[in-house]
Amino acid sequence: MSSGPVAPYTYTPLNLLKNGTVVNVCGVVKFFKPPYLSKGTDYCSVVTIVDQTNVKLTCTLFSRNYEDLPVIYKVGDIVCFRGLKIQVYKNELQGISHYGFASLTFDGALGSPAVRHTSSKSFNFTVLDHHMVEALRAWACTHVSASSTLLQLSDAQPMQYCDLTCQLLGKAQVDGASFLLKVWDGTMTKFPSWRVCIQDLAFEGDLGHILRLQNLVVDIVVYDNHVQTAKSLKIGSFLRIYSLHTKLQPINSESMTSLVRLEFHLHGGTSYGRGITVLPESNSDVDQLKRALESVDLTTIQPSNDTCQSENEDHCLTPSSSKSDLVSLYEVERCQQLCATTLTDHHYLEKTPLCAILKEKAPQQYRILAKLRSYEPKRLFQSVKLLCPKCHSLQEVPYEENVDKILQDAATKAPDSKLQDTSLYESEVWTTEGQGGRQVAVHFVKSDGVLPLSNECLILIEGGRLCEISKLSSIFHSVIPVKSGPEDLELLDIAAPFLIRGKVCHYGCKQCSNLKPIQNLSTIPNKRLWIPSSVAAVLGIVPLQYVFVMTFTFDDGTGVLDAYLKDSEKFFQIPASEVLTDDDLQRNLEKIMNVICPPGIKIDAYPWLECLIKSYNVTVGTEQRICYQIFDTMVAEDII
DNA sequence: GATTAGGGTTTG
Repeated sequence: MSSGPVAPYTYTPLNLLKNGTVVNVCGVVKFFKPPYLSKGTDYCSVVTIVDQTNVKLTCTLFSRNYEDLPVIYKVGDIVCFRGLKIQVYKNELQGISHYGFASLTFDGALGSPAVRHTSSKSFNFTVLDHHMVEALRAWACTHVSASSTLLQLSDAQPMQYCDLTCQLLGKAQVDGASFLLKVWDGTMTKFPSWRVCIQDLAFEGDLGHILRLQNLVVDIVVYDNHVQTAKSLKIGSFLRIYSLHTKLQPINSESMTSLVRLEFHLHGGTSYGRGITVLPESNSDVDQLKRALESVDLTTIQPSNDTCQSENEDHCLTPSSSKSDLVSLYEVERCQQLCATTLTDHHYLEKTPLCAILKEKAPQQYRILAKLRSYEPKRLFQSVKLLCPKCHSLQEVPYEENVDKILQDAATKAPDSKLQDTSLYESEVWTTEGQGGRQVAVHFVKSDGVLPLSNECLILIEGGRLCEISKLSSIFHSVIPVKSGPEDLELLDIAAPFLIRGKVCHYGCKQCSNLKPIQNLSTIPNKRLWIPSSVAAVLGIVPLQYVFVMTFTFDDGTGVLDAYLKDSEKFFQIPASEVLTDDDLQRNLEKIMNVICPPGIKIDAYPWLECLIKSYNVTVGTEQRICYQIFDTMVAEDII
């Protein structure tokens, strides 16, 4: 092969490249730097590709025009280059754009349209190109791992570099070397994110809209060479920001309190492909992003106090001040007075250092000021248990599959027609199709002899599966699974829920319950409320309570002490009964834990927690131990 | 017409 013009439409495999030749190549993108303005006259892009020969080639591409460089959206895209000169640099072959260079790029996903997503004007697409792309796609799906750095804000962890796909909502030049972008992707970060002060800055964007979106909006500061790019971005456009740095920053104050904020920086330079590209509306990831943005329900966003916008001037620092002043301190005044937790009682107690508590006998009550060094379990949903208030036994929340098994077993027996339509309820019976003639009976409980509205109506169900009961519980006030007994309807096994209200299953204690006839429901005075505890009482059930059970390891510098948290909703202000079936509540819980025990930073920067703990004696075998439990304490409103 | 950058994280 000689240098000079190449025969059209032939591609050289990457293992057969020769120094000094000009070739056409095709490959899967392993790495790329989105086009940026070089220090010379041209735009530059660096792209590393690999093909079926498993040989990699790094290409340095220049063009006077931004559009003539390959516009690659992610690692795994497929590119075809024509007019690429091969030369040696640092003892390795490299590609460099030659006169007449042209490129074509494709989405790398198997089965995605064969239509190119970008190309140089001069690139003439042929059948051969199409075959090359299909072959590379097929090879890549088993040989090239997809980009792992693409993520959503809700998955952002501190101290990582990631590629973010988002929509631009606002922008402002901070100073000559830094520029603020306000963006969102429809998800919420698991850490409170920082707020750059925009007071005195020329801000472009709809602040009202941004305020309404609250903490779905994050601030990104881009530096140096990226300022120029940022200036040219249009509000509303869809962006991909590459190698965005997330950093958890402790916000320290003179007082005992410190909190953290998640910062987003796009540092200067182009290392690791740092840069910003505007994604076209036709991009499939934009399509997905748009759907996510449209489905955001603004009514479910928690109101936050941690925004620092122009209307909130007291908390803003001037942009002319240096370094951390860029960050508006989070409710500075309040932080200086408050801990991340507050006491709900016993304010008269003096604080006791942990070292002193560890020397004393139980039982006692203490007020402590300490940091949360660590906690268990780390997987927060594992902290939810069922507690019997009478015998104090703890048990796991039953798995849905096991509950469904009990219901299925009960459904093998047909409803007894003698037990239908009583003074307590009206009944309807259905026979399911294709399920061995399973019969489902629903008994609608009357209130003062008449049927109430469905959302006020308690129903008893025989023969229903869990999925059916779930549907009914979203329509009716509450559902009680029952079976036909010899004389009356009866509750199922005590391992099954005795009442389902909304998404929450209520269970009874095996040891302490003593089941009574269903007809006792008629003795409940107010048949519109159907409070689970009232229903339980007339049916002879001791209801189990949903509780968070966690071990907190406290450290106040004088000692380390493990204390149990056993709490249904007071501490986190999140009902333990609902957290398992509510993603938003789970996210809130995770966020609170990330604030009171922030990962990835030193304990010095953790916030202080003020807690009440009580000590008690426990005998394990022959050994006497002292345990500690948290009480009358809740996380501060600021961080909920 | 040569140069740019030549992958491998800022220190805000």
